[in-house]
Amino acid sequence: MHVEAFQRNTRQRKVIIEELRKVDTHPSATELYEMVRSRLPRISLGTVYRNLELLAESGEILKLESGGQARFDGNPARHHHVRCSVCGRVDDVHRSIEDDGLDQVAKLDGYQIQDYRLEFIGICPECQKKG
Amino acid sequence: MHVEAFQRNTRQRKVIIEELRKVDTHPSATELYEMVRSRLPRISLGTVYRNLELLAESGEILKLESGGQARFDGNPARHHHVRCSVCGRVDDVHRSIEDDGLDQVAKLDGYQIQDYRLEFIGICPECQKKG
DNA sequence: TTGCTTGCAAAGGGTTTGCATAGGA
DNA sequence: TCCTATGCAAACCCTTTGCAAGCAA
Repeated sequence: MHVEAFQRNTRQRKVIIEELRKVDTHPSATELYEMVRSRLPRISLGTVYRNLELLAESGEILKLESGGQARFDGNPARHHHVRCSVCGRVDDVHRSIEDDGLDQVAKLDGYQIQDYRLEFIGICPECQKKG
Repeated sequence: MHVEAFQRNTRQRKVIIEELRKVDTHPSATELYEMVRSRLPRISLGTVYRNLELLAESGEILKLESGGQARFDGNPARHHHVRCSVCGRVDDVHRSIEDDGLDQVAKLDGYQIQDYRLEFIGICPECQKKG
């Protein structure tokens, strides 16, 4: 994948990404910090934040920003998410909307679906002009 | 619409929703605070936050939470958004995915589309059990 | 008059950042 | 050795909250 952002492979970054890929719970930075600390007790929260930012930029992980604090997903392949409006947990949705249609996807996994949010990310006309 | 959350109709709330409905720029709480202040110079930022929260809960406005700070949308009807990855502006997408398909919708409005995020909101199996 | 809502200011929580040191290449 | 990445702690920013006063009903 894209690794241009990194000039050195540090032990911290290696452990951060390993721990993130072990789970499918979409941990927050603080949660991941605790997970990593069991292997690197002297790591700092700042280092976790810095690496998560770089990893997300380079496309190795996903940063999920809806709902207050950011959560991270070790699986960068396109897939969607369901967030529980009560407890805040985030689960994966592996079906594709293109194949199954929104209605079918929405009914999956035992969730009682209330709504969905679709957001495109791109470059607006003005920013395209500016280069 | 739903107004159960409100017990009194205050001048502050009235002006907040009026100012929000005047624009389609999805202002943040602070931006909206400045807009409202031109009409109510003594309003506090806390009041703006409190009312935006209530208005979003009652369904009168939309709270957009992706990308750091929250932005607000005075149009509560279902529609989607495009966010510029360079300048951060958020525009509306009024076409429906069901009618036009993801690919067509993504090409609209002059944006150079890089990606999209789809998130469902619902109640997870565990929280359903707990009532 | 009643008690919800406001203004004010302080506190809170997540995230970012400056700086000296450590350590990868 | 050279210079990026780290650890630490302070700073930041957005948002929430406690409390006394204000005001809608």
